[in-house]
Amino acid sequence: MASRNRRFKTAIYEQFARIGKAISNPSRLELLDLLCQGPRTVEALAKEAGLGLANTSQHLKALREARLLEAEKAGLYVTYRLADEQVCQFYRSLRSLAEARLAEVGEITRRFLEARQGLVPVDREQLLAKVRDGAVTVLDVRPPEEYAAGHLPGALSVPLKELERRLAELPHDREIVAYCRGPYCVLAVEAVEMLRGRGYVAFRLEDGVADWQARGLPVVAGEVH
Amino acid sequence: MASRNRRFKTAIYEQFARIGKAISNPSRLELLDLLCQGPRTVEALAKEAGLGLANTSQHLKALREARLLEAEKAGLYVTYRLADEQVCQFYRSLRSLAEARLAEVGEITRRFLEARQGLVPVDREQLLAKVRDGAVTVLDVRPPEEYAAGHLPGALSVPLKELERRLAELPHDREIVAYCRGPYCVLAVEAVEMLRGRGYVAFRLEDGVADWQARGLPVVAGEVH
DNA sequence: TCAGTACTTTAAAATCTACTGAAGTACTGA
DNA sequence: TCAGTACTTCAGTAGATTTTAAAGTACTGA
Repeated sequence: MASRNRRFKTAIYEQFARIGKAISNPSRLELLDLLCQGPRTVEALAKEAGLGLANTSQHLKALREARLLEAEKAGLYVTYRLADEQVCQFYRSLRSLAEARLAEVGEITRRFLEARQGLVPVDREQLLAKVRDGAVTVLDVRPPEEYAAGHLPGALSVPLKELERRLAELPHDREIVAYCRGPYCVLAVEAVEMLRGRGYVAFRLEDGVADWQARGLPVVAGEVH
Repeated sequence: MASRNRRFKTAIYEQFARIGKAISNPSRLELLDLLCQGPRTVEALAKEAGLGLANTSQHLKALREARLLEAEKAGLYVTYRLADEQVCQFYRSLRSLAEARLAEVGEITRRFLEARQGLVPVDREQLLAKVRDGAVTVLDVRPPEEYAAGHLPGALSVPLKELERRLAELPHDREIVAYCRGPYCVLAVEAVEMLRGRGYVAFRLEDGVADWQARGLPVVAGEVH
């Protein structure tokens, strides 16, 4: 009887550990983070995460076997996506636990930003208020597919790669707020550095779309206008 | 420049993976679950989880290195506890993701309860309403230390081991609701089986104290009255 | 039908993990 | 001071994981 209880518990915790194992590897976490932005093909994920193709495929398989992802084949391409919105929520709760408990996370981030001539974070609430009021030009510097999958209302899609040659579109007399995938994505950091170099008053919003949404704020989907 | 970005991302995801690795093992998850009920010594944890002492100590060390636990030495005993309330929340969100995504969890639970002559779950809301209204006798069948660390208001502490010889304390003319550590703890299952065998009308509340608390409902701490 | 593309699978090496028993440490009470 | 207790650390082994290159599969368009 006691041993039947033990078998039950062991079986249950083994199931829970399937999810734990899935998120126990840095590369898989990066893939999960990317997929929180929207669906992607294997190649796109591999390139973005700096991994080999075979390796990426195997990590995606592991995530799919933990039921965190779903895959869909269309022609030559296999598109992976989160199996459920709850997966992104869970990833965000892991991230926030790591931020709260692991001093190293803050330390690494601080050092990285310092090395980039003091891109000090601005008061978040104040920035968010400006964004909400439309008092600033909001730039989504992610690739266009991610913008299409969901973006902040009123945000302009200017992927980092195009920013330099599309500077003319940006008014010089308004502050600019750039955002990307979240606090550990560097696209907005680079955008702000570049804009400041050109004389703009530019800030970085640390939140990504998923964070914005998690705060219960509106998110718009659709192509570039 | 691009390689500095890569190093930053790698370093960050490695940190996140520390937490993932900590929860990637069934035994560590069971220990975490137990510690959600309150602080424990190494021996108590080893015994409850059915692990060797050296093994338990090493798992606890791993959890502590991921900053999920804290340890305090008092005399001969080392008491481990959650480093933060957020750790329990995170564990609960892992559990709920596993329940939502892994059909096996429901399947294993269903089979286990079926084998125990159909301890079918009762409508949860209805049960919770009765508990809140005090229309039933509520039994906390966990060990007394866990009751002391926090219990449902109005609950009687009757550890499973004492239940048989303390039956006289239970009114025959009222329904009884027993709870323990949560949906995958078997103490309440055994209590209800026993009570039904003695002619009581008894039900099992799947929620544990942490779940109750997570619903924003009151929890009381303190010794047995 | 055939070359080319996107992806998956296999195989093998290097590295990590989990568990056990034995030894070691730190504290208590006699 | 000494035996005993609670816990940690060490060493060794069995097994799992991660990564790479190479082979295999499934689809497209010519």
